[in-house]
Amino acid sequence: MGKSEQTKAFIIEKTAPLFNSKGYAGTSLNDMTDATRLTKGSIYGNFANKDEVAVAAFEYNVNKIRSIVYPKVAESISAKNKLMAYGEVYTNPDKYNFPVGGCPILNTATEADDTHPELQVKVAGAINTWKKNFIRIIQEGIENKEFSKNIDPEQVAISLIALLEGGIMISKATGKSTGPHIMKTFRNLVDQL
Amino acid sequence: MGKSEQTKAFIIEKTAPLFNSKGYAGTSLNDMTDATRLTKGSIYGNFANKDEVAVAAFEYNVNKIRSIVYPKVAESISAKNKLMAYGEVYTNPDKYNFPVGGCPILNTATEADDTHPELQVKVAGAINTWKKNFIRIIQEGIENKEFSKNIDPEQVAISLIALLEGGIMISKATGKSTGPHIMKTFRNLVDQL
DNA sequence: GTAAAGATATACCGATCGGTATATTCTGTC
DNA sequence: GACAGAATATACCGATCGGTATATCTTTAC
Repeated sequence: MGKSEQTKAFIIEKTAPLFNSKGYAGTSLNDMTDATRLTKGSIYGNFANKDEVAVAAFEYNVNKIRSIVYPKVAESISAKNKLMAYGEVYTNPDKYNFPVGGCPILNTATEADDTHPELQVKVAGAINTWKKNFIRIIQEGIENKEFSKNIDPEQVAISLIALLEGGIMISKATGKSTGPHIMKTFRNLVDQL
Repeated sequence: MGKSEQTKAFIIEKTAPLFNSKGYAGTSLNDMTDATRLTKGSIYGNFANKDEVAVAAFEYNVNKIRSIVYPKVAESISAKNKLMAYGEVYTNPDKYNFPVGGCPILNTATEADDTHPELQVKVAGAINTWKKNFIRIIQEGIENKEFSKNIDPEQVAISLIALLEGGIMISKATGKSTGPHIMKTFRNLVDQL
């Protein structure tokens, strides 16, 4: 990793919590220089513009969650336990080191959907990847006779994602953990499969 | 209604879609004067600052949803149908005239939680009101023997809200309606009560 | 050790930000 | 129709916005 890549990674790492907390429009270049202790020139020597940093920060935050969830999924044997691994992480964000500011998909989706096409595409991609992962796990479960063949994998996938994301939203907005409640319903839904 | 109140109402009505689409930080005074065709002086003669307009716009948007949902709830007789009224509206935002920009609770929650304490309080209040409404309906259902007495009203309330809000988030982020899928799961959960 | 290249800092740009003091226009009263 | 008070518009403020041209410093290659 050359010096430049190192600095790029450093900038992303330091600004990712900013973008995830304050949003794209709410994060200024001053915020970025404060967080990195670098200057504008240094940041713009490594990125073309603010957008490029924001997109990179978003992907960094998404990957941070994946690096928590994917190993837990991999070590789970049954389809049910693979799904529960997602539920466990998303209903206990504080226990695992979730990105500062909460779920980047949720945060970025609500800001970008009407304002920032480039980020919106990234968010849509992240949701789609997640959905596909759920669908694959559910289909495996059906093939293993673990789940009923009468269920609609896409419907279940979307509903489980919605439940987890909505739970995080409520939790952050009210300051009260929704984890146990959401987890109970999540398990309820998975047990029906 | 005096002239001043009329103008205030006009400003709120015209800027509410802005704040709900572009967010608080993303909506500038220029955007506001463009949308209202009024001048800064005119806006600041009726509001102390941008925050005051944003808060009023948020409440306007929340009330817009309530004015859709509450009548539908009122005309429903069973507890189950009262809950389903919420599901029907939130899974078909385009059918009813939902606020431009989507659900203000979702939009404002994700922006304000780390940046705007005043709005955050308003959002928390709106979620709490919603939660209490659900809990009251569920408790009525329990008393009527319509629902089992073994359920946890708060858990159900939070989960249903999370499901609906998450569904809206996914729908707006991906550009694809999640309504039918979310509705199916919503009904599934209500049927279990 | 020196030159070239790469990376970072400095100093500045025009535009826009939220906000305000003042001027002008409108509206109701007598 | 003159006047007063309310409502709106104009013109401006300092600060900050995102971005850039240039200078300085660091590292690498020979």
